[in-house]
Amino acid sequence: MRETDFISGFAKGLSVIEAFDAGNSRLSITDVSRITGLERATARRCLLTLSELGYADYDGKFFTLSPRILRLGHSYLSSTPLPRLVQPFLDQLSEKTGESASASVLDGNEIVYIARASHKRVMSINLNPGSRLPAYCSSMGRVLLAAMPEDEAQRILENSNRTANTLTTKTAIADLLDELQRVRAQGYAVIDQELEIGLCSIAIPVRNMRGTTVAAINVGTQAVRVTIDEMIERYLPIMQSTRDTITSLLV
Amino acid sequence: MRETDFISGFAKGLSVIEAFDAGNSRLSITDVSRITGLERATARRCLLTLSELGYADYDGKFFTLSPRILRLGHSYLSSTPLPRLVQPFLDQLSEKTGESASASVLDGNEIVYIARASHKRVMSINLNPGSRLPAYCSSMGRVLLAAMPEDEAQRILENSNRTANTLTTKTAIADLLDELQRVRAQGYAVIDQELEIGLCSIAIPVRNMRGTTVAAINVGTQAVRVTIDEMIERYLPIMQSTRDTITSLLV
DNA sequence: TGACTTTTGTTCGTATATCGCACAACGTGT
DNA sequence: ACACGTTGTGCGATATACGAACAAAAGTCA
Repeated sequence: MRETDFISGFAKGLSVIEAFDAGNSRLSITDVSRITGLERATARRCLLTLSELGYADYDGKFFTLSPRILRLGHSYLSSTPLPRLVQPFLDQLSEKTGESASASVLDGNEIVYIARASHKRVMSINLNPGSRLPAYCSSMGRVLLAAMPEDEAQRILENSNRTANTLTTKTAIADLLDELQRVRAQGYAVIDQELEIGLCSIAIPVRNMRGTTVAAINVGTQAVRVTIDEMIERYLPIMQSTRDTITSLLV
Repeated sequence: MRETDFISGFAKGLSVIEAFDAGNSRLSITDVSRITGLERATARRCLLTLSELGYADYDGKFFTLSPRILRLGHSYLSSTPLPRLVQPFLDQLSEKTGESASASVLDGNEIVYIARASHKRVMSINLNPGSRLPAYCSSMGRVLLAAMPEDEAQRILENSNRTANTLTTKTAIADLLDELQRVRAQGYAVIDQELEIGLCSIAIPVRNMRGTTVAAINVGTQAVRVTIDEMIERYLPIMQSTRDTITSLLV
């Protein structure tokens, strides 16, 4: 790609949108300039553009994102076939297991939920399509990392901020690589309260007909309700049969 | 705003993202140029920029959005206090009523879901935060339209593509304005299979302490399970009490 | 309160990057 | 080989970004 094929104004604008997050809902021009590293004048122009287009609101002092921004993320969910394809199967899976079922793909160090059938709230945080979790300590993350070349997976693990969320969280690269090896061999990943105390989940890869892993699906539950072994015994076969149906629909 | 405070390259880039939707997941440069009305050279630069930043993938012929795009919409959901604030109350509401509960705001002619506790699939389409429905034929849409000045609501109704989804769908402006009047008077809106056959819902406005309507919440169910009157009798009081709690938390 | 400092927002001229057009190159199917 | 549709490129005209200077608030302290 040539230098001139890159629209830096567009890139800067996108970085301004991403400047808004959990702790930053109301931002002044200076705030945005600090967060993004853009010149104040440039940040201001990006913000005014967003506001002019209805993607942001401006009260003369602070900017906030407006719900119109959701169109952008929704472009992905509605245009990509996979989320729409897997949703009904997740509904079935959730129905049959009596637990929450989800599908996700990898984006950098994180898994991104692309569809979900939530049965009952089991986690402290709420998960929806678009939600993100670190890959290294989630069952679907392990499955997706296991599906890629080992050196690439290792690079991602090294770039991850590997926090020990609980006492059982694996954080050492060597341990995680071992675990990936195991996941590859057995064809599924199990997380036993590594992300949050009381939370267990099991995930398997979804491959297309060519054998490329395109997503992961999982079933999550509360540790008190079922043991890991029961989870493998009861849920894994149902998940695999669901997965096979999905695969048969993927080119 | 001055002419020079508007970054047209940014605006064009955003329109390129929105070009991707349900029927358009894999787009060539020419496709995007046709859909957006941009010059081919410009569309190409926008797409290459998206791809360079990891927001899109390019196979040399077609562009597809990548899950990274979801960060943009998620900026809104995670940064805006309202969605995070209402979620636990929707969970409670869903628990108490045994039905799905949602919250939404208005964006143009459409309502946008900002949070949802889905109990069991009742609709043919799947709803998530970010999902959109036409305002004129949804219970939350009616409530939100009723909360605004009548002439503005009328303008929105006139700009809406008012399709008769079912035999009971109100589509005439006069009927809809009458209905808004009723909603204003009684403080809630009821939809009896106007959006989809077999689907009923009831919605009420959520106001902040200053009395401004900031969102709507609803409970939706299958028509066979409960009559409209039962819905009003059983769900409305619970919804109102939930709403009052939410209001007390809003500045 | 009032003078001073610090921070924030806005404006402006200029260097530079982007736009849109016209043309070239490529690929595909007849 | 030809016509057609699509993608890539060079160039002049134009719009944008930068940095600094200016204006306006917002603190700060006696």
